[in-house]
Amino acid sequence: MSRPKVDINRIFQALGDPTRRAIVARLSKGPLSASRLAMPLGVTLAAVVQHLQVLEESGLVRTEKTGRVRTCGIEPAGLSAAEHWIGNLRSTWERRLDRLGDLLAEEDN
Amino acid sequence: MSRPKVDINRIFQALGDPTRRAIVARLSKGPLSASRLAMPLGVTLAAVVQHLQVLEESGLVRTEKTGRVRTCGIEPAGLSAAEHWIGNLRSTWERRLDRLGDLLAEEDN
DNA sequence: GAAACACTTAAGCGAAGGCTTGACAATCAC
DNA sequence: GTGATTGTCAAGCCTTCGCTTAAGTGTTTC
Repeated sequence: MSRPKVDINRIFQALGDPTRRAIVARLSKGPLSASRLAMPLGVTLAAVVQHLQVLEESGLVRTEKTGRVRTCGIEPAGLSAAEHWIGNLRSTWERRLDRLGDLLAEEDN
Repeated sequence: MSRPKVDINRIFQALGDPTRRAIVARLSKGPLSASRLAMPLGVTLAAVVQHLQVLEESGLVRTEKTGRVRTCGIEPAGLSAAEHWIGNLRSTWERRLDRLGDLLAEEDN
């Protein structure tokens, strides 16, 4: 299988950097090589490779090297994990609000 | 109105720190004072207050001081913003996959 | 084989981040 | 008022981060 590890801690840390979010955003539209990824970002290729390492370790991005070019793409499980973490939190919060609403309604008797 | 500003950049940066995510997670179950928030975290009250400042500036948390106690609670708009950012990305990616599927299906003639 | 290409690796730098301590303010309980 | 509680502010410390430069490695092109 070799499913990539998804690490919520690293995922949010990875998404905390604007350059890395830009990388993820561009990759969501289709896979790209590292150097193509670097072009519009205003940083060195070396910097991009460092970001890619962080993104890959977090489980947000998957890369594969064929020949001399490293192709990078989105790993959807990573985005799902982040989305779920936030979603769970929100639903907890909303459930709490509902209970509060019920309490207030009871007091209206 | 005075709706709190929601800043995607700051939101993800804020969620990148595990201590701050722990704070947000606990607040999702109900509001707490700063010192109560600090107790199980293994850090100083001063540190917690610094985290709260970051969280409030990002729009994830709202705090209010009455008397000598500062009460902190979730600002749901912040969580929504983060969730949507990720959700949009994922749907872009899935749409792309669909188009790819269509192309492959066409070639199957 | 030589040259261009697409990274990779290592070293280092400056800035930002997370934390602590310690001194200070404000409020509550008695 | 006294003392405890709750938080605020300012330094400072040490680490991590994002980035660059520079030198190397493997690939493709000619």
